[in-house]
Amino acid sequence: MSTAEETAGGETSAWGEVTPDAARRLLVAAVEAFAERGYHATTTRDIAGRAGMSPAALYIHYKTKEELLHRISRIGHEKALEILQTAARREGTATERLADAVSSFVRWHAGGRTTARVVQYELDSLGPDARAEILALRRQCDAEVRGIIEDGVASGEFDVLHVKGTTLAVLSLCIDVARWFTVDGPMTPDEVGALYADLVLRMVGIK
Amino acid sequence: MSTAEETAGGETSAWGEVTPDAARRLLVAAVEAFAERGYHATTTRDIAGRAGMSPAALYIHYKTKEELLHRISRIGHEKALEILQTAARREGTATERLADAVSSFVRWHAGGRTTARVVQYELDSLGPDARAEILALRRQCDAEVRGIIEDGVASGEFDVLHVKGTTLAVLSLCIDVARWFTVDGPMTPDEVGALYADLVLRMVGIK
DNA sequence: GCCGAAGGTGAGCGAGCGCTTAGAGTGCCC
DNA sequence: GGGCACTCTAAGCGCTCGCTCACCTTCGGC
Repeated sequence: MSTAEETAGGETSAWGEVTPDAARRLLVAAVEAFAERGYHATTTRDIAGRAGMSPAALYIHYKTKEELLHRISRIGHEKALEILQTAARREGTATERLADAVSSFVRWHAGGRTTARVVQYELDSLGPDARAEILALRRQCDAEVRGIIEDGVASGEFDVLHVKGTTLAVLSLCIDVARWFTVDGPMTPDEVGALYADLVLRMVGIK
Repeated sequence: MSTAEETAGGETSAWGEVTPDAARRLLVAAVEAFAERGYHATTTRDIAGRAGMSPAALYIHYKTKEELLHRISRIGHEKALEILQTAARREGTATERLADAVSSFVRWHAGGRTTARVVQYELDSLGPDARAEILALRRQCDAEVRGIIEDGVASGEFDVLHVKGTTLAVLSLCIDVARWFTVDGPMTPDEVGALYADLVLRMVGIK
């Protein structure tokens, strides 16, 4: 696995599956623009310009501007879910699996924060149908983390008063990394991942 | 002090200082609209309509749409800072002060989530000058929390590996409440406040 | 009872928006 | 080498945006 996704300009690693080439360039351009200015403040002319194309070219590959956001959201959420599932289903104690889940989930939000920002904060700009589809993926993410915590409680590794609320807090802590993290800051994605794994293990009252 | 700010429709408690009456109505209308749809997706016609006025009336009291966001942001951040300062400067151990700070800060983000959403998530829509002013207030919030944590470490109450990173995580956890909290959810603002105070005390390794 | 200031309206301007259309360039199959 | 599918562009349509302007109403002071 590649060790890091890059910040704006790179960060293309996750979009390899998108074809043809022009459609992928438009998608990457849209991710950068949405992350910088937000969905509603981004114009289709801006997206096309970043991809080196005329405004009309966008509509050959995507029906609407919203379809771009929808595609980005779905691919991003699928990636996030995959990260959590990989950690949740590996061998090991609940403690090890929770630490793994948090550190890799945080690394993704910090290293790929351009993508993560769009995925996590532009959800409300989707129409009802697309929004519902993405929310279903989000509930699956929630279930993966809750599962690990429940395992830890059952095995006696964790001491948690309120499983649902704690699950929410853990996910919330990880997701908010996309809001504040910057490459100019004092910490690397790996360092934030390690710190947060420690903090979360404390939150679940590991012995 | 009043126990709670209400959700959309109410939540006017904090805006008492804004005069004249029409200017306050416009400001409250703008908070609701920005929280629901975001700054860029909100039109001046929508704001004026919610306040029961014609679109032109907005420009008697505010120079631009951005000035509305600026005013809302400043008042909101001042309120947030005041909450943290009150908790940080009261009598008591670092443990008591941190628990107080977190629970009241979280209650504000949950109970007044309409306001808090705008304050915390629409910052990027401000111009450079206004943005810099708000960021200064934000750094003061950070300093208040870091101060309490440093006190706890000095007194031996807390066991923290990384003070700056932990401060960031604590604030991040509280702020993100504004993103996910809803009145239809299973928890009240008071319950979230109490749960989060407990989680944060665990994060700082209270003995 | 007249006046000026303050607060409000209806109509509408220029600009930029998302998106469409007519047609041009390019490569591939037969 | 002619036809066709695919990709892209220049031009621009219809609309809504933030904001302005000419004018109207209300009301306290004298």
